Amino acid sequence: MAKHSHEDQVEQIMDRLAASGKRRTMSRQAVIKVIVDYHGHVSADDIATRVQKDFPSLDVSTVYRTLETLRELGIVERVWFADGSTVYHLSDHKHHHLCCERCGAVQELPISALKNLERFLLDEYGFETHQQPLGLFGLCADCRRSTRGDSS
Amino acid sequence: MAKHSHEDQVEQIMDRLAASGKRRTMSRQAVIKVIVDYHGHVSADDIATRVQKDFPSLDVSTVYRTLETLRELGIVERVWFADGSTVYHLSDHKHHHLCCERCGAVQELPISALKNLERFLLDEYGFETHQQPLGLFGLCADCRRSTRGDSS
DNA sequence: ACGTTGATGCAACTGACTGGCAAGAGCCAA
DNA sequence: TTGGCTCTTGCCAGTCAGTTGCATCAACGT
Repeated sequence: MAKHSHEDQVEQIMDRLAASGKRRTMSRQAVIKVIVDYHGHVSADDIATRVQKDFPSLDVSTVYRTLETLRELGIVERVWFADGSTVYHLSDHKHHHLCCERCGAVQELPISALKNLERFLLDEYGFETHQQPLGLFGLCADCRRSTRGDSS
Repeated sequence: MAKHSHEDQVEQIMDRLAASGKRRTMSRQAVIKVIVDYHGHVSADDIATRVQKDFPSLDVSTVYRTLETLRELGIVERVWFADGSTVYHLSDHKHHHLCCERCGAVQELPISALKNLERFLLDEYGFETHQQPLGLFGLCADCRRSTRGDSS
C-alpha cells in the first residue's frame, strides 16, 4: 500500500523493462513519465506531443513502439471508447471511464462497478466477459444539473 | 408486430429517404439491402465488398456517404467495439453485442439488459448514460465449455 | 573501449475515412 | 417527352492514426 512518487513509479517500470531484457532509454523513460503523470486517459498523440516538448526529435513511431512494448509486458493497457477514440493507461490502475459528452470530463469508474453486469451475463447468457475497461458516454452530474436548468 | 420481408424493409427505408427529400438511387438501395440482409454487425468495408459484387463501379465513398445519410436520418447507427472495430446496424434493431474472442461469434444483447447498470451509475455517480450500443468481449457459452474441457 | 544487438529517426506506407469537383441521374414542371 | 435544377456519384487526392523497412545509433555485457 506504499504510496510511490511519480519518479519512483517511472523507475519501477524501467526496472521491469530492464528485467525483461529491454534497454533503459531516454525515449522510454519520457513516454512512461507522461503516462504516469497523466494518471490514465492519454492518447498516443497526447503522449507524442507532450514528450516532444522535452525531446523534439522523438518520433511518434517510437511512442507507438514503446506503447506496444509496455502493452506486451502488461504494464499499460489500451482502451477504446465507444466513440472510436483510444487511450492508454497503467494496467494497475484499471478502471472504466464515464465520459461526459458535454464538458468532456472523464470520470473513473472502478472495475468492480460492473460486477453485477458480469454476473448477469454469465447467468443469463453463459457469456464470460473479460474485465475490459469501457468508455461510456453520457452526461456527468454537473452538466446534467445545468442542462435541467437551461431547458424547459 | 407485422413481419416484413427484407425487400419490404428496404422499400420502407427508401420511402423514408424520399420523404426527407433524398433521391431513390440504386446505390442507396444496394447499401440498404446489405445492412438489412446482414441484420446487424456489418462494417463499412463489408458493405462495400458485398455491394460491389452487384455494382462493381460503386465506390466506397458512396457507401460512406450513404451510411452518413442514413445515420443523419436516424435509420442506422454506428457502434464501436471495445477492440476498436466498428459496425453499422439498423437503429430499430438496437442492441449490445457480446463478441466471443475465441470463435468470433457475435451474440445480441437487448439494450434493456443494461438497465440496472444505468440506474446504478445514475444513483451512485449522478452520471446519465446514453443507450449507447456496446461491444463486449469475452468467451461465449460454447467456447467456455470447450475451454473448460481442454485445459486442466 | 569494443562489439553485438536492440532502439531510434526518418520516411514511405497502409487502412479507414473524408472532401473537391465535374459528370451523371432523379425528380418536378411544362 | 423534354428540359432543367439540383442532388448523387465516381474518381481521385488528401487526411488521420498507426505501422513498417532500413540505416544509423546507442545500451549493455565483456
